Amino acid sequence: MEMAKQIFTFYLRDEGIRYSQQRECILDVFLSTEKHLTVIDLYHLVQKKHSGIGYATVYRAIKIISQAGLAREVDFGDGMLRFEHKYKHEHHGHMICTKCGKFIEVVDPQIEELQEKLARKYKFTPQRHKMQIYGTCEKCKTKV
Amino acid sequence: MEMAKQIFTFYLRDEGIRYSQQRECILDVFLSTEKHLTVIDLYHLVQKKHSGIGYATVYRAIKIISQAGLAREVDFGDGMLRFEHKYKHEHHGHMICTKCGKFIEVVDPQIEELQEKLARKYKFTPQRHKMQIYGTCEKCKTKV
DNA sequence: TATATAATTGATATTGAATTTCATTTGCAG
DNA sequence: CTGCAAATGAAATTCAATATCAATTATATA
Repeated sequence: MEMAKQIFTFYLRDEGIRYSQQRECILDVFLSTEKHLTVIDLYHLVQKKHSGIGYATVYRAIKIISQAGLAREVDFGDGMLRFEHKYKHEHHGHMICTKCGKFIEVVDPQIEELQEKLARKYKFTPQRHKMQIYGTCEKCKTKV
Repeated sequence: MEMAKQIFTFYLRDEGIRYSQQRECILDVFLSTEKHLTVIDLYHLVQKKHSGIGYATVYRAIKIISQAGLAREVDFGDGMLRFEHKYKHEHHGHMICTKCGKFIEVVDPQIEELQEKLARKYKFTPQRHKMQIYGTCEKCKTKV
């Protein structure tokens, strides 16, 4: 946790971005919640601690947190951008149940490697990649 | 081409959806354009043939075309949904240049297989999957 | 430490794609 | 033909993302 906050502090310094209580609070809430949060989710959580913090501030803060490399944007295709932890979290894909909406994070080094090979083949310099597998989870398999 | 139109016709019949000139025109335009079209793109193309067709009709038609299994939604993360051909088009991923926006369709059977293996491992019944690799293409590599 | 000043905040407004509404038109079954 | 439910097109609505702006606040420096 603390390391992540240091990274954030250094990022702010490097970019000439000021410290603020609000941003610290938002970062704390984000770091202590291991979920895929939308901006509104995060806003509601932050509200519980400091009800004065506005939506716009949360929105701007999570953007900075992303830029600092601590969050990653994920898109489950439901019209809302979500943010997940990036620091010390392996790159992974998502397996999303189209019935109940639940998802699993999956990591496969072999796929990662093949993706890089693919990029090389097309003389592409890869920066990041996404992978989503949509389907039905075990529980929903039997449902209609 | 004709086969795709037949699939569409049968889909309409099965679903009890009526025939209409507009829908036929929209399907024709879609099938004859090998691009990743947004709804607005498609609307503009359709306008050239039948200027009376409205945006909402195009929007509704491409949804039906997707449901019929002839189009697939793709999301490049630029805020607009795109549609690409699905019928007789291998499943593929996309390699997207973050500088110029160009993209390449990539197919890798090995990755496909690993994805299925991954799904099996988690007792997931896969329906579809997406893969995007973001990076810089050869031309943009040297640019600042 | 006081002050200048530029970044930040929070309320609100704007944007833009996706989706819905509804009166009119149209396909098609009987 | 006729009735009626589905389809159309224009316009309205929705909603997340983003921008605006006056008031506030962090911080460098005098």
